[in-house]
Amino acid sequence: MTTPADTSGAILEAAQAITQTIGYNGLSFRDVAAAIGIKSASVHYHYPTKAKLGAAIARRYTDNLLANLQTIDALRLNAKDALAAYIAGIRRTLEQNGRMCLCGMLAAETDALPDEVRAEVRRFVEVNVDWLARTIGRAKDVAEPDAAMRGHARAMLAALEGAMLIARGTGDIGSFDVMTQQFERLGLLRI
Amino acid sequence: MTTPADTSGAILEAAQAITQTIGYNGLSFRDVAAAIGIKSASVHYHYPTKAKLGAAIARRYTDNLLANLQTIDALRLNAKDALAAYIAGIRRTLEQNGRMCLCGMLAAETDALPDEVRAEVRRFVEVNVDWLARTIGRAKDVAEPDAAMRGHARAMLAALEGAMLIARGTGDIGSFDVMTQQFERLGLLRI
DNA sequence: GTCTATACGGTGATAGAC
DNA sequence: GTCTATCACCGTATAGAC
Repeated sequence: MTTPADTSGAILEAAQAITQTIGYNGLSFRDVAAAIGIKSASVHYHYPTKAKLGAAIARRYTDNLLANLQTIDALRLNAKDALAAYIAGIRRTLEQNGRMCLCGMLAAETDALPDEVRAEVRRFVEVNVDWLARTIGRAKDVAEPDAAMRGHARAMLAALEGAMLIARGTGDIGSFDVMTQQFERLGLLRI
Repeated sequence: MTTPADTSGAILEAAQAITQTIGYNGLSFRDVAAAIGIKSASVHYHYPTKAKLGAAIARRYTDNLLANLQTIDALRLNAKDALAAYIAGIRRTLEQNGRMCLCGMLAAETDALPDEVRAEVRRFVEVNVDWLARTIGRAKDVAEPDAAMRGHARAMLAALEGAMLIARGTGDIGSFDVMTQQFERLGLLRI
């Protein structure tokens, strides 16, 4: 949430906010420039093409997530509390500014994305599934999660992305919590 | 899957296909026209504005869903089999052409939609939740589903939309089945 | 109903001055 | 690094001929 001093950072911040709300197709150099008080030619100086800009925001998004996951791991919580912290992070994204998960948005638009950006979406999913599967494994005292745990992890991620989608799509952000509580009650988020 | 003889129908069919793959922001009069071999001015004759066109495809999509649900109900299946038929319908959408659920796509783009279209997205969610909640109620032999059943229904819909999103976003359509089987195993889809 | 023609703004991208 | 100016194109939308 700190304001970046450097222009490249400010560009990424603005471009990410736009993409999370209006999508990659709705992202424009002019709007990004206007948001931070420069001209679109200057944005092109830092990110020559839209594909590079899109890939850059997605890469940074996943890198930030990795940092957050490492922070959670460093707290040495039990698996259940670690999962709760993970979900709290997602809820923050949604509730603070009514934003969709960046990569959930990009996933919807997958057919409209340059390969560069699509690859970053896949990386995001991988990072989430890896961490969730390891956390599920931790709850069962196994070092290496098996295929079933990875399947469980993928289903968890899908359900949480879907809850964001429906919450935003119905204009009822608060229903995200109701849905995650349902997931919990039904055992999907129980590990 | 029948080819519509009338132009209005052909327009809706083409516009829907484009929106399900590239999104509302990626939908253009020119592309719709080109897909069915007419000019964009002719599309405007049938649907004067993009907002009207978008609302029309979403309304028709939900109407078609309602018809399908009535067909399922007419089969007098038990609740569990009815739910299986419902999920099979979703899988068909995804697997036949790699398309996202139309209203799931629109839900992601909600901030870019005209009010007219957004209202149709909400109606789609309502129709799904109503039917799912009634089906859950049927499994428990209650006439009117309560708030908890509606919550369960909403969570189901969210999870299925999320599974479509992740399956498409990772370029692995087949993983939709794996995820729904996980949902089933974990009890989310068990009624 | 469908066409041609056109208006007018938005879009990604580049050249070149400062 | 940032700007102005410019480009070619695509977008929605309309007027009017057939």
